[in-house]
Amino acid sequence: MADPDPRENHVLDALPPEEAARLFPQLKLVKLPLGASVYESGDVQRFIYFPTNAIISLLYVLKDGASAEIAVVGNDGVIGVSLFMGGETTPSRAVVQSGGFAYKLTSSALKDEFERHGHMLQVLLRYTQSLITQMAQTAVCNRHHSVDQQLCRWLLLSLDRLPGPSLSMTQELIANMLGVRREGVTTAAGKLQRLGVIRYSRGRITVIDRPKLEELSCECYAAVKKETDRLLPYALYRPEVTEPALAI
Amino acid sequence: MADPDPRENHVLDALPPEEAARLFPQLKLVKLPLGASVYESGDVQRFIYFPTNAIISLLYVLKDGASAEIAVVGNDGVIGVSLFMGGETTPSRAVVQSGGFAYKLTSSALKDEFERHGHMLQVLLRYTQSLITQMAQTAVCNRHHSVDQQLCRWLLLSLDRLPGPSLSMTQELIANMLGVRREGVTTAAGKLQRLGVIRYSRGRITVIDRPKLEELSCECYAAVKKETDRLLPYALYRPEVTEPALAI
DNA sequence: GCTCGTATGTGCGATATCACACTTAACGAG
DNA sequence: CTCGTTAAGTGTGATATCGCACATACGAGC
Repeated sequence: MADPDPRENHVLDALPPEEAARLFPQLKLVKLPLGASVYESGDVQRFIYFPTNAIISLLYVLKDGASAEIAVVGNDGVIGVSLFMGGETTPSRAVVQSGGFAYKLTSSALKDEFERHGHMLQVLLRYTQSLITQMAQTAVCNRHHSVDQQLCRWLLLSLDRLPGPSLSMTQELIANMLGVRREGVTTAAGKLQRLGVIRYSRGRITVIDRPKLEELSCECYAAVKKETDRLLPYALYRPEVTEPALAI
Repeated sequence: MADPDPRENHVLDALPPEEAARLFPQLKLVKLPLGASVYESGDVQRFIYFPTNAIISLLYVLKDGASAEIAVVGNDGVIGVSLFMGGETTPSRAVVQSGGFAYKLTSSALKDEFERHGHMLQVLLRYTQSLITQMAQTAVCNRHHSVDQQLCRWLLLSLDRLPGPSLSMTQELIANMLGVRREGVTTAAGKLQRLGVIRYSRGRITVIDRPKLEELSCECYAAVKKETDRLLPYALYRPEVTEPALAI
């Protein structure tokens, strides 16, 4: 099987050709199996990961073991922002929510690239701002919206990062992500199934009526999507694209 | 009255002498009165603000008017991270929670400084990472902790950014920040007063027993404080300080 | 001192989520 | 085909927060 194109990752795809040319040879493809941890809270991060078809959840775990997802990252972004933000570690953990592949780059290769003062840092920072937006929206959503609405939001966020309309995920795991009880997810998912929006059985969820799902979701999904699209439009810094949509 | 020292702001204070020397003359002191808005959702940001004794809340407002605070910024940080993250706007609003002063710098002066490739960007990015931590912790706190605990956390976060033990703030406003009902804050504050931890009347709250307050707070306060201290230790990039605590 | 606006206190029913216990159902391994 | 494991469904009572209505209390200004 041929390796996936690094350009499947939107951050890598945003780079101008000459930067891509010198960076892509240094990328190493890695498999990220379902359930694997990319980093744990407090780990010194040595690599930055650019997912192609994998989806990773950023989770925050409390002392008593309770947790909540603060963001979802797929081929739209990168894992390991603390590498370039300067902290080297973060208090969150990154868990593979949907198995797949990612390209990784060593910390030192990334720093070498920054030394050249190209566009890499700018692209990464713009992505980080969209990540901040997602986290802020999650905070408000946790406060004000029902489990039903949040499940819709969560399904949509995952769906956007997958090729097809179905995902492998038990209700138990979804409950962990949302920071609610498993029974709450069962109830919410039951409603969606009765409405004909999704179908599921034993860890496989298929979305049948996506427009309806968007309708039932809280505004948080659309808000995050809008801001993400604004901050990282397709091929941001690639000159051949006629509308750069940006004055740098 | 003499102008406050820019070094009251921890970010400015972290800069090495030569960078401070060329940057400080360009700072302009501005008064930030209680209740003022520093920026609204979607505003193009033209200045970055370095608070000295003012405290600013970053709020996220939903369509129906419900809101929640996602972070608090005082002399430990800056307002306007989207200026250097590249987004130019953000979907949040910044409201002055405690009146005071801040130094502001124009977007172009900041960009000129970045061109010199000194430490400014690094300091700002490290601060931004601590802001991310605060937002993530807020998201989890909103999900898992009681109003009582969150009130303690909020009081501590504000207290750390004030010179004295008392703050001007009605329960109504606190409720808006936390995204809960005013009555919930009344009840929680009543408990704290009965325990002798705080005293309050008509918009003035005085903390009497801070250790007890920390004890009653959820772990979120300590977690944020620890990470903030780690990311922005006093005088991070000032060479005269013997322990830089950092290998850049 | 009186008055009025605002801050705070309280009570009560509605609702959502939780915690726990248990049942039912699907699938895979032998 | 059967058994064991795991996913999903259900029921009940406890708790927290909400939404609303109203009572009280403080303090600035006349």
